[in-house]
Amino acid sequence: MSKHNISLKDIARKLGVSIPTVSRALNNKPDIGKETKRKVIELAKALNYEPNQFAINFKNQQSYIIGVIIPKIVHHFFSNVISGIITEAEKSGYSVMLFQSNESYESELKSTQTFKRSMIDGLIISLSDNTHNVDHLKNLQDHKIPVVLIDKVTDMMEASKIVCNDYKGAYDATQHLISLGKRNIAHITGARKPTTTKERYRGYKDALIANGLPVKEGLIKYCDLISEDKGYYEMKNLISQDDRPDGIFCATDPTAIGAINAIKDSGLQIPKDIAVIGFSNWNMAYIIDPPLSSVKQPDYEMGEKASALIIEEIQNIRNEQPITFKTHVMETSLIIRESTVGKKDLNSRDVLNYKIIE
Amino acid sequence: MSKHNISLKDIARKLGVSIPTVSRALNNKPDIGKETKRKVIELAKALNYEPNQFAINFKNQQSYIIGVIIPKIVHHFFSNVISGIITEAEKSGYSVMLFQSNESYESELKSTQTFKRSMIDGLIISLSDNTHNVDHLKNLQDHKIPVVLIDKVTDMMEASKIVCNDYKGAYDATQHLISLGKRNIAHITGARKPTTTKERYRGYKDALIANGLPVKEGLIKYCDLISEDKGYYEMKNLISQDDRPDGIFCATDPTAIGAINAIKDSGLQIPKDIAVIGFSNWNMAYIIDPPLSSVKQPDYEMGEKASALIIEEIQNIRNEQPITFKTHVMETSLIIRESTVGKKDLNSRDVLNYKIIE
DNA sequence: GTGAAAGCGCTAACAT
DNA sequence: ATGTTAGCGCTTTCAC
Repeated sequence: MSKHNISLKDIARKLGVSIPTVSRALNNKPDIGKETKRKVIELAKALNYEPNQFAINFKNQQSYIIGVIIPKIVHHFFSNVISGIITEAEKSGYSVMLFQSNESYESELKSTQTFKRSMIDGLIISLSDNTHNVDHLKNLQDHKIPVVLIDKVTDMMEASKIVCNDYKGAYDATQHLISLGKRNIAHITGARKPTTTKERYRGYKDALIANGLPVKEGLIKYCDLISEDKGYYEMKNLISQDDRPDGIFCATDPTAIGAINAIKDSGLQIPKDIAVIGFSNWNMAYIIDPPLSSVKQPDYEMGEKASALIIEEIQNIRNEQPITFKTHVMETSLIIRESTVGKKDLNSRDVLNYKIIE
Repeated sequence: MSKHNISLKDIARKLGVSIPTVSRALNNKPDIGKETKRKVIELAKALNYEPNQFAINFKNQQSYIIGVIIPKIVHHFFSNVISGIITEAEKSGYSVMLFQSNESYESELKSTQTFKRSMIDGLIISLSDNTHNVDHLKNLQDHKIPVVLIDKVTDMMEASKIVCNDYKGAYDATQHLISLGKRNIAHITGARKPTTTKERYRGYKDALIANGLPVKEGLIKYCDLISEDKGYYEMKNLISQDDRPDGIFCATDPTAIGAINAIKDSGLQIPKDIAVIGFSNWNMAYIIDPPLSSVKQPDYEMGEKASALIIEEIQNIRNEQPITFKTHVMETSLIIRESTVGKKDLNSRDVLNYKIIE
């Protein structure tokens, strides 16, 4: 309708004052006459004045935008992380720009470039499984754009990191199976590269060792692709082995669900013959029959924390304060359902029945 | 490391030429000496020059950012929509800024304000269930920021809209049950407000009518809250009624899953006694036992389309072209699993076994 | 308390 | 083919 958005200049002209005066009035600066201020504010409101943010961002060289790169949005863990990031960012007036790498290094790289166009103030990133080089991230740091790593982190660069205690989560899950009397516990891992996978594997192994149980190579299966199919397949293999396991800890819920189906199809009982526990507590975990015990990650909270951290670093940089990198390790909790303890140890049947052990 | 990012001015000075000359050289403009151009480009590369996007955006009054507001990120349908939006936007060099309304009108309103700070070029929005007023969106349009509505749309404003054919999807689902010989088909709806819910309800009703079946109020249950618990509860009610249904069409998968559990707990057979079909084909649909038949929405494609449309409108506005509003209706497909046809009509047991009917 | 002037980095129009 | 000028909208500095 109006030809152009109205600017300070318009207000100044109509009021017969100068542009800086209008600016001062509208920004609660000192050195402004009470009456002038009133008139300016009044007219601004009447004209529906809105400051041109392009100009302000340009002047401040600041966008109030946080960039986020994650491997996959359609993913229970990550969508919760994002949700936490956005909610926390909004509290401080920051907006979130989202990219997904689809586990591709090239795509991650490209996103980093595109970000430059929007001049993000900081970046939160969960590395793709195929990222073997982090120069693109160091480059951002060199340009005074702070980077916070979340979940899929790396030692190749110095930065603040948010991780959950994958090691302890895996240890607890394995210990849980052992406490139930299981002695021959198998493990299906995730993709080989990510530190998360390695930590879960380490937790599994250490729990066995701590309990004086042998670590058997034959009971450990590698699943680069995280899917029910792969879990089903590997579980079938395990069942057909001479040395059949009596319990299994899967590094992801989807593989655990595949494992459950394989066990059921083989005519074995869960958890009597083989107990199953997964990791991440996907929303499908309690849908499967029997409901799947799992390790819950503090996904949303990790996102919140990452947001708070990046904003802190952004502000420190602006104020020329030194920033110190911190690594935050957040704790998991054990969600116990029927796939490990059976119905007898839980209360009467309910759609959402489980015990939490922190 | 460097005191400041290097600018055209720096290059100009070092080369003893003027700033516009440098600009011309770097932007492939005509009217530039071949040799000068070479030297400029060379130095720019050597100095690692990167244009200041704040300045460019300021000059162009354009951000290359698309705003997206959806009710919930942690949601199978929406996370797929977002994924489609981002992928398509990236192709044209646009970035995506994401907000969630959590089904709150106030939150939606606030996001619209925050967007202004980042000066988005266009907005894609799926309305919250509680949005009863769209002045905030019309306001954007008045500021020449195009708005595209997706999935949760409204008649309160003129804009391009992307919806899926909820009516036909629901009709097909109901017809599917009827074709299986079911005659007393119940329906659990979603929240009352959204047009999507109403369309699904209408599809259900029309399918009954088209087949000469009565529409019975007693078989229709209203579920404002979409949850397994609510589905479980309403299904239990339906089962205890004198007029027990032999099939049920649920407007959402979570309620359908609750319904399945209720039927199983009542000792009835699925699909023999009661067949169940849901809507949206959540990832949990094939996990439940028996696997749930459902109506698949073209979620990712809807996102892609929305992105393409908003970019088209953004560009039309820039070029002072008139924009015409279009409504795109995208078709659903029927995913048939055991909850309606039983095992006999599907191939041998597989984790992911279903038939698709487009 | 207010105005004049300058500048953020870039590009477009005009002049040479 | 290159330089000069001007301006996008805002804020900051310095005079008065």
